[in-house]
Amino acid sequence: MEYQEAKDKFISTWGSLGTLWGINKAMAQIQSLLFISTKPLSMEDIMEELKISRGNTSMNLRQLMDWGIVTKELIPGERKEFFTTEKDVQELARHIAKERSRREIKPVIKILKDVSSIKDDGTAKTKELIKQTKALHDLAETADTMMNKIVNQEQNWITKSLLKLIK
Amino acid sequence: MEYQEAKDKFISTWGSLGTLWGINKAMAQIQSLLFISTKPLSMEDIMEELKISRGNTSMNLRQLMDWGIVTKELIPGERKEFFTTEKDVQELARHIAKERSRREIKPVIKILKDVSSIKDDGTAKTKELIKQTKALHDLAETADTMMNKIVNQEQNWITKSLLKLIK
DNA sequence: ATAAACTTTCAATAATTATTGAAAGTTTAG
DNA sequence: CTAAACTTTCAATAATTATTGAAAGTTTAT
Repeated sequence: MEYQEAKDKFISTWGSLGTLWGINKAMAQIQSLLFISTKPLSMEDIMEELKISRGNTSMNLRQLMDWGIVTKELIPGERKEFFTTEKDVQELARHIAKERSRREIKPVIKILKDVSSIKDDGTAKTKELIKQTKALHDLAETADTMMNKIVNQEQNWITKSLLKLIK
Repeated sequence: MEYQEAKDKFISTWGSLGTLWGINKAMAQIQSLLFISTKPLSMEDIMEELKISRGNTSMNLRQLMDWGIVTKELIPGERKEFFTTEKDVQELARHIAKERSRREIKPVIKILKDVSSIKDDGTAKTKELIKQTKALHDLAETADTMMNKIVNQEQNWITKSLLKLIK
């Protein structure tokens, strides 16, 4: 496999994987492109490489900046803006996990808590609803906490021993 | 909040969360409905409750069975088929994690491995591609392994001590 | 101040994905 | 065997989501 083929494969794979971590195709592809680029890229560069429109590029770059994984880079002497992505995978994972937790998981946990807190009127169906949503609430909260803790930790002793334990 | 409202809220929330674990709305809603039901439901029951067509119900039930989280239940004396979902949240999480790993994460890891194994021709861009996809590969593999280990474990001493450590 | 260089916005459109419903298929009771 | 009861399939359609491109907006150099 040659460079160009490998690059295209990486970008399209990572792009389609985007849905797995909750972002759309173009967004994921822009991030991939920046991730393997050796230098900051301009909007023009990105449009050109991915064959997408200016508007699409602009909107998706903004979203990536909202997620905190892409930043503007000012290049002295250049009029236009250049972009880079977080290059460290640990840091990248941290940002993504944090955003997903905040945007999607936490709100769901809140609703599960509300639903599982309804008044028990003694009927079987109410008891079942309470029991099951409570179980789901506890699971979601544990999973969310674990994910954040694991991903937020620098590679300190806790993480290292964790990895040893379960790998 | 009354039973009916709580129930509707749960089903629609869990339904829209479906995308987070990679399944579509109808599929997630059917699963939710079964999850809080005190008895197995027929296709008719599900159509009625969720106001969706027979075809849609049939297809999504099949997918849920493919995922291993819904099973057919034969009720003596009844002609039609009844359905139940896995009621234990741990077991549910196990099934979902296993399927997602198999269907989406493992194939991506494979591609990352391939891409990161291309021949180093000495150019900066090739070196960067190899370095970054390798880092991503290692991260994805670690995350996948951790997820599966955590979720597959019964609540044994390892899991318990893990939870104590990081909670 | 103004014009060129660049970015953002957003209504229109395209592409994708989900849903329907009726015909075809299957199973079971008599 | 065959008719009723039920399930599955799939082409048509609806709903949703992504993308375009051109007009409006902004910034900077002179």
